[in-house]
Amino acid sequence: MHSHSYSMKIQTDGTPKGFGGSSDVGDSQSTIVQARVVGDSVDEGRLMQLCKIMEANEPNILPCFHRAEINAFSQTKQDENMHQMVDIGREFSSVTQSSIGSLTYSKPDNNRTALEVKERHESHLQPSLNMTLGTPSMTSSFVLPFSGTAVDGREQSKTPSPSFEQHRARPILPKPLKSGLNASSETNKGVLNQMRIARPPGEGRGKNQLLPRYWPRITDQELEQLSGDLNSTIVPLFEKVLSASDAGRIGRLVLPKACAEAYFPPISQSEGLPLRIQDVKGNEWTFQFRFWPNNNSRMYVLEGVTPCMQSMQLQAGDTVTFSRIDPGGKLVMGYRKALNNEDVQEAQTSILPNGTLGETSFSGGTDNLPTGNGYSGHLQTNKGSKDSRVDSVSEHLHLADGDIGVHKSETNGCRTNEDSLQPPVPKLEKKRTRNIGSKSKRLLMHSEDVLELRLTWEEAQDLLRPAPSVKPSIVTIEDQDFEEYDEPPVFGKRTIFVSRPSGGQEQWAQCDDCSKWRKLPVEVLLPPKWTCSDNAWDSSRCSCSAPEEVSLKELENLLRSSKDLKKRRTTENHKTASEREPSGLHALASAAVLGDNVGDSGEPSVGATTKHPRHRPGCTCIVCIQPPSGKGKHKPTCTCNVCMTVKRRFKTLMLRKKKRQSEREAESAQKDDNEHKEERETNGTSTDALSHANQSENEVIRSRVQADVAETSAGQIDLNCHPGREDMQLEVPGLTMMGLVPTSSCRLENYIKHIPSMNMYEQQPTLGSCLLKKATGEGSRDLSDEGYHTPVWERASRVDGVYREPKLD
DNA sequence: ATTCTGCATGGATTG
DNA sequence: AATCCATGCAGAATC
Repeated sequence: MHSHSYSMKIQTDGTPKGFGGSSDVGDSQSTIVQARVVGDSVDEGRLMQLCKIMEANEPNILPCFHRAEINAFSQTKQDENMHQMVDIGREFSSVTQSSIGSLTYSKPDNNRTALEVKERHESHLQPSLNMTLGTPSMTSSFVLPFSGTAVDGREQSKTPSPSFEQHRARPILPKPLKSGLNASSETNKGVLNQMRIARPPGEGRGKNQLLPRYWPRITDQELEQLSGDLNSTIVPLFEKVLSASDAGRIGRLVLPKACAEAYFPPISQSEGLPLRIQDVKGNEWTFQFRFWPNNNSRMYVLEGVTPCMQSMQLQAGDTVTFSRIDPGGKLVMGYRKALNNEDVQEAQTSILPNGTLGETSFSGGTDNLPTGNGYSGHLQTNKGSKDSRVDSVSEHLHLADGDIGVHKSETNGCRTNEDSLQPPVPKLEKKRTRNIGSKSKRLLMHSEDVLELRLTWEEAQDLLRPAPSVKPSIVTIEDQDFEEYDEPPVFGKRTIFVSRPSGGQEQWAQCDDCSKWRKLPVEVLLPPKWTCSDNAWDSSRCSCSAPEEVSLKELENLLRSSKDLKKRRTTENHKTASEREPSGLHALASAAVLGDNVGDSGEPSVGATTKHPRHRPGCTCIVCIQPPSGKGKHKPTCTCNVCMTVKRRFKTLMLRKKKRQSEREAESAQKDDNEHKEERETNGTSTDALSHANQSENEVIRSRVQADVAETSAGQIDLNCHPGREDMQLEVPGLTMMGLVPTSSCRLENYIKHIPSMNMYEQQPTLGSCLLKKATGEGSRDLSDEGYHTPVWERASRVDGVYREPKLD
């Protein structure tokens, strides 16, 4: 292991305001920092080990350090030696070598007091201080054994926010990886190990600044673990969250301009140079580092990264890290996988300059930052920097704040005065949307949003009711009555259905006022707002003052039962979906058949769905909720092509139905009978005599429908099926969507019957209308488009168990 | 027809 | 207004 002392003079210009707790810039102080490079060779094996370690360990935060060398590199050699660079390592190596000496930092940051400077200086000088360059938390985080990381005055000046100051101070903080000079470091180890912080990299060249989002992050733990094994110094340069373009097949990785110009060899020609970069697995890749003219600037890219990306199995949202191994200057490319959607987002948001999501992003992810490290304080210490980027950084550190605080107290003066200079500032309030994600919105959907969407979808099921105050007009087409609604349906109250050990099912609803759960008949449909006073089915519990019917424990069981019910239903649905998924037209046919047998109400059903192609009861797709066209309606006597087609189709369906009806009457009789019994049990809690009376017929119908569906739909794909979707309302195992049609109506009817005050909810047209749309031939078209652009059919529903053709425009 | 290549465009953000 | 950069796009090259 070789140690080298070197000095570098770094010219800092364009120092960002606000960095380092003081917005002042222009400090021309120079600080001499000694940096030691340990090791002179790259140990790939160790790299691998490092990677493994990184992967295995949660990100930790390492003290920030300043990359003087980098600056030196860019500053001193960039224009001279890089042109012919084929092997970056070599080139960089030479640069590094040349930079060895004494580090002189020009500090544009005037705000720093002499004391600060001194402290920093001292801290950097600590031989035992191995500064980890924040490596990306990725698997390939690299440790930076730089003992003596130079405090880049430039960096400080650049870092607009106090948080940065802290970051910078961190390097100073005793976290000796190797020599462990700092006793406090031991004490803090645990805490520090959990901190991952983005370190402001030294400016490579010119006035380009590295945005905080590109700052490499490395954890203390990572450093610690690596420090002992690696003889080489890994200098994290920058990292980038992969965009869709980066990770796509095109094989072009867009490099942040500042990073490219700072850490990659300078190129004067668009063609650029081939760059040899080693990945964490030891593989060496050659990319074309080039640029395109872009406006009056350049756009740097690495071409030919696809194989490497594939090798590392990277995708959009993952983070790639570029580091340099010293001595030698070899470029190393690491990566950090986004563990999940959240991580992806996190990764992206984490680099947000604005840090809007900083806290969340880290808390959620295990990959980048350890959660609960308490950096929040850190964040708060940020002075109101004007640089949003800094803010983001600070927010990044948000969770680790507490750790930082520890550092402060235990770093034995390693801390600079920066802390004091950084009064708490509520930066989190500053919400900005900028982040990498924002630039690739298509890639981003917060997991919460996804969840929300999913829930909404589920909740939408079976909850639609005809819009209040809307009365349908009845249209008769070929003896079939259809309801037409001029308003889209509305959502009703969500309830749960449970199966009783006895086999029966119950529906439970929670009072909007007192939150008590009340048992309801299964066929009941509730309005969006429902309270105990609306409980017309149980006079003893029609007031919020009435005690709950079940104990908490029982309630839990109920909820659990409800969940199980859903689970089972989902499973069954999955199981049978591929077997009997009906096509749109067949579904229509089935629905039509079903329609003849209305009146049965016994099916609690509403929930049992999933058998229907595309649309389900309660479907909220644009088609199902599409208001009627304002252009007029088709009349029953309309003879347009659409109407005629539908009529013909219906005729065919009805004929088929009748034919099958007679054919299956006998064979289904027995099955129906059995089902009838089950149904009665299932609806045992229902007090609706009418529904019971209709059960038998309904079951017969249902079985027929199922048979039809099974017969006609083999292999059909439900294009409207939501993956992983769970219907939320109760289900009746085995009940198909078709069965829901009549059931829904019955439920609604019963609902209306039982809740006179709610009679505004007349009948729900959703499924029927959806099906009818299909029948008109629209089914094959994009539903959305259809809904938006071709509202040919009015909403139609079933009246008296019969689906009628809807009016046509 | 597909992929590659070079550049252009435009949203987001910064100065 | 300037800058960055993710992505789109058109022409060329290749399959």
